[in-house]
Amino acid sequence: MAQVKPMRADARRNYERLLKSAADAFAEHGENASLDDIAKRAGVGSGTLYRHFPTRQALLEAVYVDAIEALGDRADAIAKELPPGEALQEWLYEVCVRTIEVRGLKALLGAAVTDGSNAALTACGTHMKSAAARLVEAAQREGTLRGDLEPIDVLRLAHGVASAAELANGGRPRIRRYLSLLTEGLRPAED
Amino acid sequence: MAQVKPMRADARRNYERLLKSAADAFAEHGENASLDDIAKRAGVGSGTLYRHFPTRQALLEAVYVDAIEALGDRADAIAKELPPGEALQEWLYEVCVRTIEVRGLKALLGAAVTDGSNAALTACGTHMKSAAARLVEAAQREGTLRGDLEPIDVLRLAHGVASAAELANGGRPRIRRYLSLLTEGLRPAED
DNA sequence: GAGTTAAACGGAGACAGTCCCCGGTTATCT
DNA sequence: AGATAACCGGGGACTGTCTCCGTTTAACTC
Repeated sequence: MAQVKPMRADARRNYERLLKSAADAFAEHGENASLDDIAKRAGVGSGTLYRHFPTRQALLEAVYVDAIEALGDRADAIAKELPPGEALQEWLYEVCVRTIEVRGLKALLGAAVTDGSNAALTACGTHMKSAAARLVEAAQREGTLRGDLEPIDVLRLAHGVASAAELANGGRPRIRRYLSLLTEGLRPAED
Repeated sequence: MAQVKPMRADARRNYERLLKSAADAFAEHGENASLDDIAKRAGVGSGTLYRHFPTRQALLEAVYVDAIEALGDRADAIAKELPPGEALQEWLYEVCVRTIEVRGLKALLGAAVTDGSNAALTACGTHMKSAAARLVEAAQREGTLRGDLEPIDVLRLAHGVASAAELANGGRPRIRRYLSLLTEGLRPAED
């Protein structure tokens, strides 16, 4: 899985520089930041950028793998602190928050749960899906989550909640509300 | 509300032509179709396009006003055929279907329910919101919809459902499922 | 530490899209 | 028919994407 051949020193240096300025650029200008500009900031030619990262998606993924792995880890940390149903709810909340706040992450997470998406994204997708599966299955065993739900449906719906909340001014405060509406349903409470 | 001064004959002709080729182009290439190309297809210069429609949003809106008004009308038609709760569900279904299938409409409907969105979009937004309000309030009176929901929240959540369904291959078949999950909630059925 | 070589660099340039400007045209009114 | 204000249209500046290929350089050998 690791690099078959170690990269040449200059290649490695440029790779890291690109990653760093890409992170800055995406944070500053969103996921459509100019690629040539990213190369310029990193002090390399655009050819170098395109050699290391053939597509914008590839660069986006490289920049945000860490964030996605962190989300996977959070799933397990939360699972240790809360009962399954609440743990899932809380994890989905964090996923939505990141989706909205980390500019550029939304497209990536979206692609990760899209059918027939780019093979290069499978790593992220797998990571998210397996984290979701652990929480979903635990909640189902506990009986607080419908048994007929697939983890990927839950992830897609969370993505939808993030999209919905994003439409409201400020976004973030609406996440909890929309997420609980999703959990509880739109019908009147019966208790 | 109407044109204060009637348009000059040539201006009107170009306006209509642009609208027609824009509709074709958006349907064919999605909402990012080339504007210069649209002008070319319509047989006018790009200057003419930009004079009539200063921004892509403006053009998108002009192209889809009809579709949006049709959705508003559908709300009333459905309300006459079904009990309030089901009517809302059915209308949201149609909204989601259009959102996904009519390329270019998604951005517009999204902007229409976004806080602080462009003033030019207010017409569409108002139209959708009032249609939603009628159905939402009827369902609330009937007691099949939570009383603490604002129409705009319902629209945003529907937009979210459309986004979620879009991630699944083919999209459309998932709409009904995701919509009913939203209505019923993710907790196990109690009946 | 000089020589060799394959890997990596980088920026010029082809291409596509957006948007504005302004000389020329034309509908409309009298 | 002539005056005029509105409108047309395409040339061109600008920005962004992505590739190609002559040049540089790290890494390895002796």
